[in-house]
Amino acid sequence: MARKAAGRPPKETLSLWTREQARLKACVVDRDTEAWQGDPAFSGLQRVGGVDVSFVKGDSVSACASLVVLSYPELKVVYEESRMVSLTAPYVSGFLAFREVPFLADAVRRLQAKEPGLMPQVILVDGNGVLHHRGFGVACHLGVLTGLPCIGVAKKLLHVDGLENNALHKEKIQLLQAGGDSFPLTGSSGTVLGMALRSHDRSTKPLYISVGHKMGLETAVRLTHRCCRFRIPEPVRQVGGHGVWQGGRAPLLPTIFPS
DNA sequence: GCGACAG
DNA sequence: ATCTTGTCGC
Repeated sequence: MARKAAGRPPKETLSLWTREQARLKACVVDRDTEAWQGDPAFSGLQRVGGVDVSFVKGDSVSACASLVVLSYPELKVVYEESRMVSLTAPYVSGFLAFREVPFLADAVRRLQAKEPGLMPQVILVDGNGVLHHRGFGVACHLGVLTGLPCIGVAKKLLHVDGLENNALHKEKIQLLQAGGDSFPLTGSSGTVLGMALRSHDRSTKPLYISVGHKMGLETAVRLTHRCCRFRIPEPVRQVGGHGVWQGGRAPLLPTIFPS
C-alpha cells in the first residue's frame, strides 16, 4: 500500500535543519588525511564503499537503503547489505541528507558490528559534498557522522553559488576529451566547489565530484576516475543494482530464452 | 505568479 | 528518485 510523501516541511523544520548543517559543517575535513590518498597508485587502499537509497515505483515512503563494499583495485563486491526502510522526511533540495543519511549511517553501523574488518576506507556517495547551498551536502553529512572519508558523486549540477548548466558550462563539457579530464566548478564567490569529471572515454555527460570528508578535491576526482568502468563509478553502480527493481519485481525473463 | 532545484 | 518508446551503437 503506497503511502504519500510528506509535503514540504514547515519553515521551523528547515531552519532547524539549517542550524544542524552549520553545526556539523565545522567538523568537515576537506583535505587528505590518510596515507594511501597521497600515493600515486593508491597503494594501501583495499576497500571502497558505495551507498544509495532506491525507491519503489509509485511509493515515496518505502525505499531500499543499501551499502556495498568493493575490493580495490579489483572492484569486486566483498560485502553487500540492503534493507527496506520507511522514509520520514520528504525530498527537499539542499536537505537530502535528512531524508537518506540516517539509514545510510545505520548500514555502516551494522557493518561495524557484523564485519568490522570489511569497513570501507572511503565511501562514494550518490549526491554532493561541499558543492551545496550551505557547503554541507549528503556526502559531508555521512562523512562526519561515520568519521569515514567520503566523496560526493552527483549526476547533475546543483545550481548553487551562481553555478548553472548554461551554454558556457556546456562548452566546457565539450572540451573534456578523454576519461579523467576535468574542469573546476568555481562559484561566483570565487570558491572552487567541485570538479566536473569525464569519468571514462566513452561518456559525454560528466560527473560532478566534490569533497565529502577527509579528502582533498584532487584526490577525490582521481579516485572516482579509478573506480569507473562505466559512467557511474562501480561502488555506486553496484549498490544501485542491490536496490529495488522497477515495481519491486525482478526483471522479466526474455520471452524467447533457450532453456 | 511560475518554473527550477543533488536524490 | 520515477514515469516511458524508440533509437543508436557495440
